[in-house]
Amino acid sequence: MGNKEIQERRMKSYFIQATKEILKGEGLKCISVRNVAERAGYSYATLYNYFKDVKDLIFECVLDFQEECEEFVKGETESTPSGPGKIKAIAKAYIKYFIQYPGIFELFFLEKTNELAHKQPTIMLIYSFLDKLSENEWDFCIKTDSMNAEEAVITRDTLHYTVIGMLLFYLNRRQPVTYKEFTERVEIQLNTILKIN
Amino acid sequence: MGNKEIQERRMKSYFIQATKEILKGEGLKCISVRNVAERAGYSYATLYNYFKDVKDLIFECVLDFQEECEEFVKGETESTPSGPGKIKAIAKAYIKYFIQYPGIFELFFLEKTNELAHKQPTIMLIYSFLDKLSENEWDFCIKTDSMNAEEAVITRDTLHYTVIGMLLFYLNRRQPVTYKEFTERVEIQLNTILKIN
DNA sequence: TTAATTATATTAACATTGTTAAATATATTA
DNA sequence: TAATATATTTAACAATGTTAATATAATTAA
Repeated sequence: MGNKEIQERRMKSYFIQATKEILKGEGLKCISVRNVAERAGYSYATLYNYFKDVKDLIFECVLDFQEECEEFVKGETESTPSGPGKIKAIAKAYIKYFIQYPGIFELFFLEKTNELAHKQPTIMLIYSFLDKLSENEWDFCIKTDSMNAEEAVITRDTLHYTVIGMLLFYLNRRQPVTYKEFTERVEIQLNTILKIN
Repeated sequence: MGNKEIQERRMKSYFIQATKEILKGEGLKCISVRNVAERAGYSYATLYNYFKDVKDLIFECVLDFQEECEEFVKGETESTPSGPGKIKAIAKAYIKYFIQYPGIFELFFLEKTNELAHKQPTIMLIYSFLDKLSENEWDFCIKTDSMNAEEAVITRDTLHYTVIGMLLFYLNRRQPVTYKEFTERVEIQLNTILKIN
């Protein structure tokens, strides 16, 4: 990798770092070109030497957040033994991460993309992220006969859609109102979908 | 109702009508105060005599769209006999409506509200809308013993969250890519959740 | 080492947003 | 008809994303 690339990557990282901080702190609505650039220590126009537009910039954060989320989920679930219970634990940790950083949920699922073409790989990554996190566990359940292979795919989707639906309603529509109610409902939904108890 | 109220309601309706047209046509991103006012035949500042802000305006459209959606769902499902199959038909019609008007989906589930307090009734309405549409059918299923009463509540939630999750991914993240794939997946999910076949 | 050239960063500017204050037109009342 | 109240519009502001022109820094050639 030439000096050019190193320097460019470094410059990009300054803006990305600033964007990530704002996203985790104040949230997506506080992201602005001037805001990010100021925090990165550059003029707002400099940003356009490294990113096509502001959407480009914020979607470059996705990968970093996914890695962070993956680490978080692993940390929260490493002591849980394999099986449906582990899939449940993974889903709960996944939910916990987005509850902690609503701005990242917005970025992953709500934020609109201009031109879909260029960001399609990122979008695809977001879509399959929960599946990736629990991939091995589904395989385990199928192998140990606690699940049917065909049904597993459907159940995996139900789980995914339900988790995102619950997060959307709670984070965006305050429904249910309290966090306690929310976690209780999460518990019930996960148990039912995964046929636990 | 005094003349004052009649006139004010009429004025509001002009702006609301314009907003609804833009929402159904060009979508939420094309809503702007100037855009709406121009279509309504007034200056942009006039709007502020009748609405606190632009969020207020667009959330006043919710009720009208719900009525429209309700009519649509009824029309699409009136010939379907009661039972789980009818709940499925209602869910499919509900989905169909939002596929037809993605801007209304955005307004209902994605658009952020400033001050939650004032709009809480509207938000509540959105949240319970699908339940309201299929309320009688759930009761029917419980009465005819095709469903357990406690389980029904949970299943109803699973269905709701899954439907919104599927719509979110398809409309906002083009996942799955084709409409055909989407409808196939809808079919599978609804059948599984409602234990049809 | 210095001059010319290239690359990078900044300032200025533009168009578009939502919103408010001042000014103007319209309707109502005395 | 004159005075007052109400309704509407124009002008203006601040914030947004983005681009063009300018200034600065780095690199290369002599």
